[in-house]
Amino acid sequence: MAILVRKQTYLTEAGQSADAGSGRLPQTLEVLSTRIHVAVGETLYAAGDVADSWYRVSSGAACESVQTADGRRQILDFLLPGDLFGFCSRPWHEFSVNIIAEGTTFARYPARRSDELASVDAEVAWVLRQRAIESIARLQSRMVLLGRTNALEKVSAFLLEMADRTSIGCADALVLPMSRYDIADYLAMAVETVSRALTTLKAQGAITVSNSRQVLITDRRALEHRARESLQRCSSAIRMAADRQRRHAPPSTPSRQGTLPTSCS
Amino acid sequence: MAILVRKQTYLTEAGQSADAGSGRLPQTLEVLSTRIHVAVGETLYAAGDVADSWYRVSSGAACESVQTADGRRQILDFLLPGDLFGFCSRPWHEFSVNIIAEGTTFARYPARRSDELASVDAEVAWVLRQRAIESIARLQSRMVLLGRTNALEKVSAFLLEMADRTSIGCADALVLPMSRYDIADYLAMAVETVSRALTTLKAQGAITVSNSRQVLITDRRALEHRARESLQRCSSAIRMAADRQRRHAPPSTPSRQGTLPTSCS
DNA sequence: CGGTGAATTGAGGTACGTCAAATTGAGTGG
DNA sequence: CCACTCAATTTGACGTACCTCAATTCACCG
Repeated sequence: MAILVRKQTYLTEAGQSADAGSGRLPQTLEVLSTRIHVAVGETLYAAGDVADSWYRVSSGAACESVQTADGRRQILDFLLPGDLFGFCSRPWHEFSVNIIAEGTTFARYPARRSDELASVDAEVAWVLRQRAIESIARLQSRMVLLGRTNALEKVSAFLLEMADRTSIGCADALVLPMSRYDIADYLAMAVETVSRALTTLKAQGAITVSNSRQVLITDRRALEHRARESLQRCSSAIRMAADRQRRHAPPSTPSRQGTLPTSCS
Repeated sequence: MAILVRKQTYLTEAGQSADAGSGRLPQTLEVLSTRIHVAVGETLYAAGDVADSWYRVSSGAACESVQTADGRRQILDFLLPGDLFGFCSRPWHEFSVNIIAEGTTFARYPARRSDELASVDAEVAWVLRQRAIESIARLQSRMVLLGRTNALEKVSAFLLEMADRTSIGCADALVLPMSRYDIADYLAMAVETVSRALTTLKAQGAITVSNSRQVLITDRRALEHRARESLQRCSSAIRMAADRQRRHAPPSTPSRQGTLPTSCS
């Protein structure tokens, strides 16, 4: 039915040339960059390291993470080809970047010189600003995900996100570059729960798992249904009414809470 | 002991002139701005509204939030005097902004004209970029908070954050502009759980609550101890070792997990 | 074909959510 | 100044989704 991608398919920027928003950087900035290759399991930089550069993923996959005192890890973001990262408001990095896929390479941009360039080249400044704003939007969406959804919704949303970001040709066949542990730490849940959620989705016919790294989305509608944080997009007036409703009578009329939102598509 | 602030103390930018990072914007940008006043309970804008401006909080307090389909709400951020917000990568807002304190006013910056200014004025461009980067750092920290901490840690971290951001003179006496419901939706937990956590902290002598909106931090050390997501700040080498340790033998040596982190200050 | 780590499955515990009731406290009107 | 109201907050009792611990199973590799 769908084209199954070979296991060792490399993720490269060429693979996702389709998306315009996160496309290439201006040539004036590119010329400042240098290539870096880091092996799987190594870290590009660790929390506390001096932050004197930004980076862009050229190929492969990495993740930005922190470790809490009690040994738990939170993955803040998966870094896939095209992603720009490493900005810091302080002179050191707050988080670590670990490589999770074979053949991961980065372009490194010296922060000082790039910043100077941005102060001269308005296009560069604009692109950087846009990228930052996109990051904020993505982070905010993930915040809703972490806070207000259950296991099944998290995993569904995760699969859809990855399908979006790594799509090689067919957007429904995806090769996950990360382990279950990584997924768990990304979604802030236990590995076992991730596994169980995948099993459930499999049982419901929403996905097919061949290789544990190869997932085929067989019923995108079902996933979207589960994942939809279904953010309300209502006019101000109606939103306000809904807010008041909720604020003033939080648990008294649960049925109305369910019907109100649908009334303002 | 500590100066108790009157209940109706207004939060203004003057109150937090101390922090340099989020200080005033360049004058060239300021002149583009217009004043806006919005009443408590109203929304500045709602999700889906056209995004043609940015905003800065001049006084008062607001929050950025979304509502999920099942009626739950997630507050993405509290907006306090000095905060810049409303950037969008798309032409419409993804989230709503609701006013939560009396006398809340904003400065409104037309996006088009401000953007044009930034393309000419390097300082403006730089400041905006910096602000965006700071936002990212804050969001990432909160992500760890939402994902990897329990109720007590969340509330402790919240109190410390608010003490930081609203500090009027004494940094340990804080007046919360938001309700328990707001706090709950910010930390992604139930109101009841927030209340219980506060009660626990009160019982442990970490805080004193006079007015349910007025909190005095009596044992900052204790709060910090609870809140510390205690991000590991180790050198790359040690971080890597720790990662492997964890990855390859996740639950087998729990005692070593506890001791390892402390060995690399 | 055994060895090894990743992934899955199973069983049981718990922190937090939910529902319900009590308490506080700010307004409001007598 | 004191009852009364109504919402916000707190407290209590109980259920459950997810975490933890433990045991297989699976996939890959020499």
